[in-house]
Amino acid sequence: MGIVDITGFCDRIYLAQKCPGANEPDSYHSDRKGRVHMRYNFAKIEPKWQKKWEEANAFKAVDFSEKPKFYGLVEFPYPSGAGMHVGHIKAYSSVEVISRKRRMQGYNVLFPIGFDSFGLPTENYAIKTNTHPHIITEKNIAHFTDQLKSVGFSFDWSREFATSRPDYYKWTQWIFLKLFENGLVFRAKTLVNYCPHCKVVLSNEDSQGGKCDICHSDVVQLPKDVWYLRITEYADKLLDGLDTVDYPESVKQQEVTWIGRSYGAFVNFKVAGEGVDDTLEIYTTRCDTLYGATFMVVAPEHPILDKYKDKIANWDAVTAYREECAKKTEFERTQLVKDKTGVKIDGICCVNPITGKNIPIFIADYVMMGYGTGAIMAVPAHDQRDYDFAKAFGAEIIEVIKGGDISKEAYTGDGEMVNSGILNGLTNKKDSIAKMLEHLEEMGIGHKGVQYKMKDWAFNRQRYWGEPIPLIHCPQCGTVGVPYEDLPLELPDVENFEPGTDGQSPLARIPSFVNCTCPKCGGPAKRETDTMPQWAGSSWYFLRFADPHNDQVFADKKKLEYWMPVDQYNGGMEHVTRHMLYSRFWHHFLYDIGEVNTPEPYAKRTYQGLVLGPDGDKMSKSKGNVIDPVEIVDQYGADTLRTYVLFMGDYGSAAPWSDESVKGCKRFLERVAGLTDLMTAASEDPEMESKVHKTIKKVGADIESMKFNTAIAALMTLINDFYKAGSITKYDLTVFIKLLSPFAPHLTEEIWEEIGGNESGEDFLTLSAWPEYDEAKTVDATVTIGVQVNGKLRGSVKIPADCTKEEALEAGKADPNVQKFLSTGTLVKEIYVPGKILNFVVKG
RNA sequence: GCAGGAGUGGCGGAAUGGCAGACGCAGCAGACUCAAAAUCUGCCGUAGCGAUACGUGUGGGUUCAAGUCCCAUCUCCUGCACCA
Repeated sequence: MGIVDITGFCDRIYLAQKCPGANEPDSYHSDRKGRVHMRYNFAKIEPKWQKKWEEANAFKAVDFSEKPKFYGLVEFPYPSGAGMHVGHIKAYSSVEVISRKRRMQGYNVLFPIGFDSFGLPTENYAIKTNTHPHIITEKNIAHFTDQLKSVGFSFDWSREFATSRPDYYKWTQWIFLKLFENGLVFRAKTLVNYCPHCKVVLSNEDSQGGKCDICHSDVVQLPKDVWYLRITEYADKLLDGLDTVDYPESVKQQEVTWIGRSYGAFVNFKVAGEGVDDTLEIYTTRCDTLYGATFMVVAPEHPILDKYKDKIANWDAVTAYREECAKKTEFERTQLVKDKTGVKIDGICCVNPITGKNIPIFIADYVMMGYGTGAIMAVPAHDQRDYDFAKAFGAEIIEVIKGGDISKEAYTGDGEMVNSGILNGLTNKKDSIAKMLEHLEEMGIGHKGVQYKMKDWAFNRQRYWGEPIPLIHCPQCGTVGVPYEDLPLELPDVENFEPGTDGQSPLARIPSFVNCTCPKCGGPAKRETDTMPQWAGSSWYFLRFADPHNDQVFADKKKLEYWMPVDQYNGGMEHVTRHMLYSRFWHHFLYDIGEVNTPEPYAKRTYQGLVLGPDGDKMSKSKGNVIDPVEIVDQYGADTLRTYVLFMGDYGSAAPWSDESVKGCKRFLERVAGLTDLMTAASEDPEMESKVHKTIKKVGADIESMKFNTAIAALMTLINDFYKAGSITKYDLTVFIKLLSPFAPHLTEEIWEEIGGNESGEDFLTLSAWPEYDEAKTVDATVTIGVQVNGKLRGSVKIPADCTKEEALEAGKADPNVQKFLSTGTLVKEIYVPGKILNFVVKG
């Protein structure tokens, strides 16, 4: 970093011949004055400071410290064999920078890291290589740890854990048992999402868009007996809780849409037919259109069909249609919105309870068994799907809301009720729904209801590498939880990790695991052999960081009270309707049973945009556009990588990788390294002082609002000013490296050491005090403002910031070019906005 | 279809209603070099020698002043989607 006087030895090739090691990163180059600088040697200084920080426990979070606490969290990684992705770097760098700034601001910071280490990719790799997943996992964790450390993230490594280790999953099982005890675990045989490739049952969240979340193959619907977690019980709390947290609007919206709460009514329709005395319950959000209900539609899987098999005259046609539907994948059934199909049922029909008319029942796949009751009343005049169906099948269309043209399409807007008996004349949707509801309740055939699109969480997986579900099936006592004192229920060793072709977990093949005694009656019993899904361990991991080594409780309550909630949680948009909902659900539950002190786990959520490949496409191995962060660290250094991922664009937006721009950031850091050459004992220039104070203000504010790109840009502007001035005071240099320290901690630490910054007693720059700015010094005494005539810029004037309007106007008018345009007509208006603009309005 | 977001130079992107294009990349010219690289200096929206005109997806509007506010419209991204 300093100047080495070997003028003339400036040629790299020459040096390569003469001097060993000249092509190493610490070789020399000359500037135009013939001075030779030692190159910015990141390869040497980065490991040096990483080691010093580690030895000093610089980033250790202190339980119960007097300082204000800051809990910054990033989504802990899945330790895949591929190692770190640049996406990890971008995702972690934001909270990293904020955490480092917080420490400098005097906070007690918890910025932890761990590993989400159960899951299918590891298991599949284990099968392929015939290696135990435990071995692979621990190897990958070691690899990941080295990689993360090489980037210099200021994690508190003393709190590291992995979800696949028994001392952790003991508590995952513990929470599961609590859920079980509280009636939130149940078993049901329903249609479930099943991935034929991975051979597992998937939750709704794991099969978004009809694709398996892990292998992306088409998901099929199969009737299966599975364990569910009753997340729908928490739907309202998950929705209402969103009002109390600081999440981006888009995140809240996605969760709201996914939960999909709708208010409506359940209505019972009498089923008519020879010797039939029954009702069919439907769900509707528009019970006020009941007069317009001209037919009924039930889902192909609806049980009423089998129940009246004997009465249905065209049973063959019904069966054929049902088989056709069963063959379709979820994707075909929902994504390819084509013409309506269906079959009219002969032999039974329904009675419209308010008109008394007999109306036909159809079976059609546009009605889903999984939502509402699997049956609807069709109001073709005011629902486009029902309308399309009615047109295709020749059903009657009765208008009950005025305002549209039902000869062309369904009218879904508001309007006056017609053909609707008691509702006629009402014009307000709310009133007509209320009145109809009241009427239905009086008749005893309907009541208010709420429905959610979100389904209960299918929770068991027929695979090896997950937490064993701690339940025991006893022929006498039914399903019994494993006693708490027997936790952890450890994963037994097996020879063969392959899932059984019969849809059974590999654990089912181990008699010593399966056979046990019932904890209740002591009789022979069998263990549940399925494991928990990938998302179980991550649903509470942020709590464990408060107290990661406790073997008495999942985390000490006092410590939880001290650290929780998470102050900022950064992660990907892809987790909003999976991990975020699951973990909020568990946390709300733990709050309800008094285990945690806040209902919501995360006070603030932020997200990062994707890092795209250099070609602008999403990075993927198959496209060959993947950037390996480790290579970037080797080639340019961790500080460059860290700075670049935050400088590349708006943090929340996707941006393509650019090798050239990486070099630009490297160049910036090289210029930073060269600042020590400019150090003078000269006194502070007031103009420069103002620039420095403005930069302190801007960098601080930009970091707070996650505008890292403009924070770095402000530092680049300032360094350009230093170079233009040709000198820098030690004070300014110290301020500069402090502001840059969260982004490029190694280089700035090195400079601080070089200029003797730690004389004041702090051990590290990264733990020294964050610079303060003087508001008065950020305000300029004189300002240059634009002068407009009729809104067009015609000149600019330099005036005192506090001058009067008259003085400003006079100065503006003095500009010759302005005068030229003023003379084209008569001056009718003069506008002066101090510090901003002068505008003369001329008519002529 | 519904919800959320975005359209600004060759590129990534800046702009509390107040000088559009900060900062970076690429590019061009110059300095240094036998030369190249690196580094340094300057230029860099379009048209024009210039004054100037035109420029933030498109069309309107509000305003002394609009990338920013309002209305309409197109396109793209993300999520949900025959949800009754």
